[in-house]
Amino acid sequence: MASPTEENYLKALFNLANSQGEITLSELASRLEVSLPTANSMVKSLQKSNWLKYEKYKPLTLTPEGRLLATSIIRKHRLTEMFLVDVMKFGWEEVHEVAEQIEHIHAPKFFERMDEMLGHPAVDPHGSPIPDVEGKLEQQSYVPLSSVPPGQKVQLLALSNSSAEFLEFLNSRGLSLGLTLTVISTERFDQSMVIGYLEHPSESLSGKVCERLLVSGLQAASAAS
Amino acid sequence: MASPTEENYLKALFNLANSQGEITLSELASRLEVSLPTANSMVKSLQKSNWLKYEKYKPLTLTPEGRLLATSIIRKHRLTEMFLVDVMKFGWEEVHEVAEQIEHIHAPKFFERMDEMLGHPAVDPHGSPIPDVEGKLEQQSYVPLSSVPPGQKVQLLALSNSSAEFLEFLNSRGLSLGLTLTVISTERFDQSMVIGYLEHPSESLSGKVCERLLVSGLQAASAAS
DNA sequence: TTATAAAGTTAGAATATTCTAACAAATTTG
DNA sequence: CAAATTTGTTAGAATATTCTAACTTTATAA
Repeated sequence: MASPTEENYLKALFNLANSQGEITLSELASRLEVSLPTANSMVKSLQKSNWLKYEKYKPLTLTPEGRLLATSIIRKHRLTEMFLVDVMKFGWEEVHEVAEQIEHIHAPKFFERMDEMLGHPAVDPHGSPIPDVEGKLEQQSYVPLSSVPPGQKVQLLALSNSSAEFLEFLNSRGLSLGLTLTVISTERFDQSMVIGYLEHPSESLSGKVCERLLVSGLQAASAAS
Repeated sequence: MASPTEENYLKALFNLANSQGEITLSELASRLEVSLPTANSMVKSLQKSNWLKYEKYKPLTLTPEGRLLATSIIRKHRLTEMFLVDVMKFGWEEVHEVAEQIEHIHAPKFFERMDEMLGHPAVDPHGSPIPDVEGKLEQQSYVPLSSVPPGQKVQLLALSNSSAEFLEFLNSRGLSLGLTLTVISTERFDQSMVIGYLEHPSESLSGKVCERLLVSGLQAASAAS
């Protein structure tokens, strides 16, 4: 059985594989904030448990077993976040730290019960998809708000970054998932945008913020020329 | 900050102190199912953290800090059990294992929220008192059903043993906390008792079972002669 | 009250997770 | 392509938690 430490390595490995494709040791080490030798020795031991394929100086690949274990941790994490928000009335900016601990609890029924109580949610409070028990993860096709041209209406559906600071910023602007946003204008100079929603007819959001707001991507082809 | 292992030692130490008074190393070791040298070295390290007073060959004593830490773990454990039963609809025989893990989660708000959702319960699903945040524990004055004379009506309020097997046995007899039990007769031969309650006008329970059923102790003085 | 038993201690070792220092391989770049 | 940089590896050590074996102290009891 995997230790919490090993589970964290597998989770990091899975997330890196999903965003980078190839996983290098140094990416893994910096993601987990451990030294290279530490990551190196852990990688060797993960290989021994058949969760990881590894050859000297080669990129890392999760085995199917490793991937399933990783997604099961991510499933527990995201179900927990949803449970904390929906059932226990936590704010979406408060749940990450707790979920980071609870994801390592070994109690299938505990998480099944959460899932039932929540009505089998598809996404967590930040819009990230919850893997199913087989490890399948709904691929989302959202686009960053920053890529939406003026005049369009889109729905805010997920975030590409869910740090507490960012979430608190969104709270302060009354922004939450599900909102319909109207792009009023884009500032070519600094990529900031003016956005309208609810009681906010014209809120100015920096380029950095707009990149992290993922919205329904209904405008299919936009990269033609 | 205490590791889960240290927290388990403190919990065991607290429980032993409560039932035995004096705590010896070997009691601690056997309670935790570790070897004497293991307990010995851990005791030394708990002392370094000022949770325990320890002198060679002398009995062990928790410091006030150690006691507070121990009760905070027990509080988290019992709140969790109550939460699992009341909110998440687990059976009382299923909650111990999960609570044993969740008690080590560091997230004050998580447990405060449980406490609020449960309406600040005084006891866990097995009738054991939940310590308050200052570490105070309501002393209960229950008596074992085995000490109740025939003819009396008492209320089943707690259990002195909460193993899953015992709880499943109680389930099979329709016994649960809060029930009013009438002692119909006592068998001098084997200490078994015939008890009436609800739809069970005369259920025979072994001496072993009756010892573990704690009931309201309204008959003040019974050890006069 | 000495001998036996029980309880406690020390020493030494194993595993897991981490580190720094030193070195080697691979990649980038002028 | 050769030098510089980045990346990866090995060696050796530290801490936490556990063990067995050997020994000592304390308690029990004939």
